[in-house]
Amino acid sequence: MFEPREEFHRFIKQKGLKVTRQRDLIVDTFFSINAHASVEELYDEIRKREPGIGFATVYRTLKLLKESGLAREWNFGDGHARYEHVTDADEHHDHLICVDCGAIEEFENEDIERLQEQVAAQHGFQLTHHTMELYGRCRKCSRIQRNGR
Amino acid sequence: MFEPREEFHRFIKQKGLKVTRQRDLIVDTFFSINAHASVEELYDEIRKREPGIGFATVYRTLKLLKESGLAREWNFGDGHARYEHVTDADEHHDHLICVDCGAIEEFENEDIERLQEQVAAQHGFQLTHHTMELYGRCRKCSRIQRNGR
DNA sequence: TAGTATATTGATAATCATTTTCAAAAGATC
DNA sequence: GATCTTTTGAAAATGATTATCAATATACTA
Repeated sequence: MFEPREEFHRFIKQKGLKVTRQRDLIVDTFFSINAHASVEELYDEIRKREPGIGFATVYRTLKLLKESGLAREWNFGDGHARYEHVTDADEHHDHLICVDCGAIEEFENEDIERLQEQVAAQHGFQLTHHTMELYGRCRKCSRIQRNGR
Repeated sequence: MFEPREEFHRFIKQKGLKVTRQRDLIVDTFFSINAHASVEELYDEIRKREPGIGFATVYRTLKLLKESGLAREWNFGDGHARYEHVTDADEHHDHLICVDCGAIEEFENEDIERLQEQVAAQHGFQLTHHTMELYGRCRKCSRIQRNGR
């Protein structure tokens, strides 16, 4: 089983930093909510559990989560960074994003990855990473649109 | 031949707006410099030609260029929007970006596009658009790295 | 081509997400 | 428990972009 809080403690101690009540709360909350939450969404949920927490602390802890490899940051163009849980160091995936409801789905496609490597090679690039976001209307929102609702 | 300034005038008039010296200068400069300039880069070049121009005017004109379809805005994750020339309404391409020198190259790949449609369909999405950025080291920067320079 | 209505400009203030600062409080080590 | 750091929360700062506003320029009309 994957224990984010323990992994985080390992990281924190290895860096000579301190385990705090606030950090634990933020990490626990982060992993308990939707995998692509914005800072605001995360902050709101955290305040429900403990109203006194400052948002600077949330930003600071998210930075540590990124550094530790437990979170990955994405920007899908709405000006709000979103953070995703990383539970397996090797996993890689891209995103489908609904332009109506904002739903985010993940996908992996080996063939596309291969073609991307090919394109890069043709241009003399050595790839380090990539982003691919497919925007459109999700199943639910297409249905609603079709039914005129 | 493609005449950006004329196209822009058509757009401006059709919207009941006014042709101005500043707008002309901005449009001309935009099309005379590199195809993925940031606002700052564009603004610097404009000020060389006419120092008095305010950056608000540059932002405003870029918005009009977008609306008119003559420019496309991209965000490659460095917090500076970049603007690309659109000279053909139908063209579509994605980007290769050098993580060392920032060089940006464009590419098109039909096979990837097809697979993206396929992925979307599998997830019940009707695609509207997408972004794909391949980050890596360009030919020149790979060479420099290999040679230890 | 002057008169007038309206849009535009440049300077500056405002936004908005995120970061930094700093004094008070808390965690770790002995 | 004493002490040395680190952390926290509040508030100010930042950096890119947008809005405000009074002065000016453009376009239309006569």
